[in-house]
Amino acid sequence: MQNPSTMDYNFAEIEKKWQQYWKEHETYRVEINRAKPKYYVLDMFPYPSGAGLHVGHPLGYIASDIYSRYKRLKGFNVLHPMGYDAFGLPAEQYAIQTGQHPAITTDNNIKRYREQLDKIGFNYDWNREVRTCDPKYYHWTQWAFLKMFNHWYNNKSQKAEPIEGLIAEFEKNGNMAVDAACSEIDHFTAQQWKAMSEKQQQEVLLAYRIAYLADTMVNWCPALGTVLANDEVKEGLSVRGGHPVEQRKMRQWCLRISAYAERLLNDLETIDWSDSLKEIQRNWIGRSEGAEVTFAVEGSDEEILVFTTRPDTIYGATFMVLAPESELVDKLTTAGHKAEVEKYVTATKRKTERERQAETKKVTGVFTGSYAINPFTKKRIPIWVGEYILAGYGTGAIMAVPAHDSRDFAFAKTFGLPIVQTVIRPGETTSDPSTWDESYDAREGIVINSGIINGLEVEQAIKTINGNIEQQGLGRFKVNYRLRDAIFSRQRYWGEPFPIYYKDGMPYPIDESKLPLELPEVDAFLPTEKGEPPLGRAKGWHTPDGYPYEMSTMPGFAGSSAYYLRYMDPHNNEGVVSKEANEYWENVDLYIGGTEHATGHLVYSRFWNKFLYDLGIVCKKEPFKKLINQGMIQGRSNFVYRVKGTNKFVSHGLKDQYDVTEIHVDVNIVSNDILDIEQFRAWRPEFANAEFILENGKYLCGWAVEKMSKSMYNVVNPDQVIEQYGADTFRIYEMFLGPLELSKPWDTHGIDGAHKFLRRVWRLYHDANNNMNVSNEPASRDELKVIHKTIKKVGDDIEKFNFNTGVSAYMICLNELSDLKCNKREVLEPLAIILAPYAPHFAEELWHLLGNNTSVCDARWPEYKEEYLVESTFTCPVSFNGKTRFTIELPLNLTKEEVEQIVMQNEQTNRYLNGEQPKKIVVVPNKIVNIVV
RNA sequence: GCCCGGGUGGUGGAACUGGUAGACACGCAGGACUUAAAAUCCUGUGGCCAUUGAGGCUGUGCGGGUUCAAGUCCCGCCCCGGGUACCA
Repeated sequence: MQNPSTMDYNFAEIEKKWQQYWKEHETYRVEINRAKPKYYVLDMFPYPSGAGLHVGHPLGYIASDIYSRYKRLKGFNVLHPMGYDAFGLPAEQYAIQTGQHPAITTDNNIKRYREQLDKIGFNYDWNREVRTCDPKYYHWTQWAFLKMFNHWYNNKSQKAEPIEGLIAEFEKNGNMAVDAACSEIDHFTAQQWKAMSEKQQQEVLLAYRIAYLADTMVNWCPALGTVLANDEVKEGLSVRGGHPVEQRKMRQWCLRISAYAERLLNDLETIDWSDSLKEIQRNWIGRSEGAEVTFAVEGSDEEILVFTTRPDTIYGATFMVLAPESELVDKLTTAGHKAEVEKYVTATKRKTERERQAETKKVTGVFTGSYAINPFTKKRIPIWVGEYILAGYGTGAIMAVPAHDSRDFAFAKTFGLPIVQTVIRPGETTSDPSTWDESYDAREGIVINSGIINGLEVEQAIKTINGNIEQQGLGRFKVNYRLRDAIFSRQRYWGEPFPIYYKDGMPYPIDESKLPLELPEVDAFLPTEKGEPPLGRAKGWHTPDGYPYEMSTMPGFAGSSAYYLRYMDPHNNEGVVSKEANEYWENVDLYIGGTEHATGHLVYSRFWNKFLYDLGIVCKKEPFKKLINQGMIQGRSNFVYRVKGTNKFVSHGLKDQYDVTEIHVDVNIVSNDILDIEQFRAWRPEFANAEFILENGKYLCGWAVEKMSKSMYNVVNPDQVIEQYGADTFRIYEMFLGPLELSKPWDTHGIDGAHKFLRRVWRLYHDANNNMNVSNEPASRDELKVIHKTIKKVGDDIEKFNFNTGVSAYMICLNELSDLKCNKREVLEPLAIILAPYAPHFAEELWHLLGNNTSVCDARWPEYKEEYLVESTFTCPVSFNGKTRFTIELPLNLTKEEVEQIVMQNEQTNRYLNGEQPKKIVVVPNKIVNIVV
């Protein structure tokens, strides 16, 4: 469609003009200004993907832009910055495929993003831009890591403290009196500490550091010689190439985020986030109270330590289950069961943790041949291995109580293991558990078959048995968290290098003054032949005196964990943020971003902030005071189906005849669900020789509505939309689509309405020849009522983040002013101001046409006057048995009796009563009348 | 599987703490203007039945319940989306 409106509202010219003006006048530059209250509005910064900005990104950005502009009009000094989360896997993948350096790709992508962002007319202070891949920025990411390396978490003071203090304590008293969040470590005395070699001492300290090394499980792909993200693995095969993937142990950097579990949990109470998001975080942190209990193994010195939240059911523990990764599996498997157990363990290695948990319907497991002794019943109970037990949670082993745990119940049923009831539902009697269809998991009832705790209520029984467990020395009360330490190493190139070198196999920090440690050049972005990460290829990757640097790099969340601090003081080379800047801007007042970050970024950032708080670097305990989750603009994805183990792809209608893997395909090479085969072959090198099984000569793709994301290959860009309709229309349309928090699939239909709206507003200010035509006559009462009603509604809606109904309010305002043929300055001037947050270019143009010569951004939000809004009557619905039949106009503020009298005298009432007496009349003043017949 | 959201006309959605379901738009249909088209403006538009005296029934994913009154609250399901610890 050729733009039809160039004759009147010429958005292309207007938007270009004002974007230029804002740039020249540095309209959006912001500095510390103690004369005004501060307000910090932050967007989750984007990863600059090769696909460019898609229509989903700006949804939140537009909302925050509107909010920032509104706050500024209300007199706040608003910090509203933007930057780029620029390290990441896609740029590296692209580098592997093309040899193009990720820094170049990333830089190009950023340029593209910036152009796209600029076209939308955001009010960012670009002087404060940050990029996580910029050495000047990652200097402070590395710096924070060094601080974590050089601190330990003191459980007594509940904060991070310098490692020097810990060393001093070791020298004085050993570690006996230290209560730290730390890895497993034996007790030692001061003498023993002093007798240790440096290496041994470093090994001990490592167990205490907040950034520490530990063995963790990774997805290892032998064929690619690299570790894969869960995202890159599907059904045990690599998405790239379809090679087998197995679980393997690897020494990795970890952050002791679990030390902060309690604080992360408790401080949720202090922040203004949605209940659902807080709930997600609570579940993620997963605090549970229970007992750690040791079970002896028959004929062995080994013991099995389990964590249970239901120690009251211990008499019903009829078997034990070990995680397949547990070190005890090898030790406890008897010769006769070795082959079977090994086979089982190998098979589970092929599955990701998620797959293991998802497949709870298929119960699998294997007997080790060994028996443990239930410390209370003294019975020998078999020890099994089962993939539903995860090594990373609790102790990696459980006591199974099939009568009162549904997963244990399914396991027992499958393998014919005994089930003993130890709790009866309130008011019921015992029954034979072998006849049950499901276990009784609730923590409610009376304990039976349980020796010393018989007859007690569950909660009482837990207290009693815990006491007994501690008395007998079998274990102790324990608070357990599901939250695991963050694995912080990636065997990748495109990330922050660790400021660490190795001496005698032990990690040492490089000096803070040597930061940043810049990412070196490599000849290829692949692992080395030996299977080392890409940095293994870098020449001279060692300290000046020859000690090798760490070869892993940091993960994506490293750079995004504290970027909100850096915006406060982005050019500071002395520290991450100055005291002055931090004390003025404090923390983020409003943070807008997607829920998909609920358990990743939003947990890491809170942790990072708390750590810096402990060090006295930041003044607030929480980084983000208020958080709004924008819903996703969803995309419509397409799929192709690869026959497993081949490079052959089968059309959607025929896929059920084959064993296939579903793979996302770029929607831009699919039209009407038909795949462009040539473009597909060119899309990625591994598809160059792809073969196809077609139906009716075509390859039909499957489809689904999913989030719009680079990994789903379903991205739609805003550029064409802006080209055709302008940024202001785009902004209004995105807001008009629906509530900010909800997801909705992208559909360009309907944007005409938003565009037409702006054109019609334009015509309020202009005559038929497109000349400005605004009257200085005083406005009528009706006109004033319309504008004041709108000022109030739009303002309220912005404050409540109801941007969609805000747009409706403008449209209603327009319809009413059009009906009144209003062109009064008294109405149109405030209208221009209140439109400015949503349609800044449009409003700026009108504002200047009205004769103002400063930016509309510096205007004041108009005050609405209640006096114009007062209504004297109310249209009262009259309903019979809850069904509305008619309405009557009533004066406001009548008493119930008066209303009832008027309604009962109304002739329509008689018609519906049909001569009968009403049973009851409900009058809710100024709301409704309901007559029951 | 588990955790968190969501489900209202042909479509996006509105409905404040239970009180007129479908605001505002898109689309569609009819009309005005025009040589014609675009643009613009006007009228209608949940479904079914009835009809020019009008109206009636039904309707917010499904099945129950509470209430004078339920899209909204409670119980039990179904479907869709997000997260599930190396996508960001």
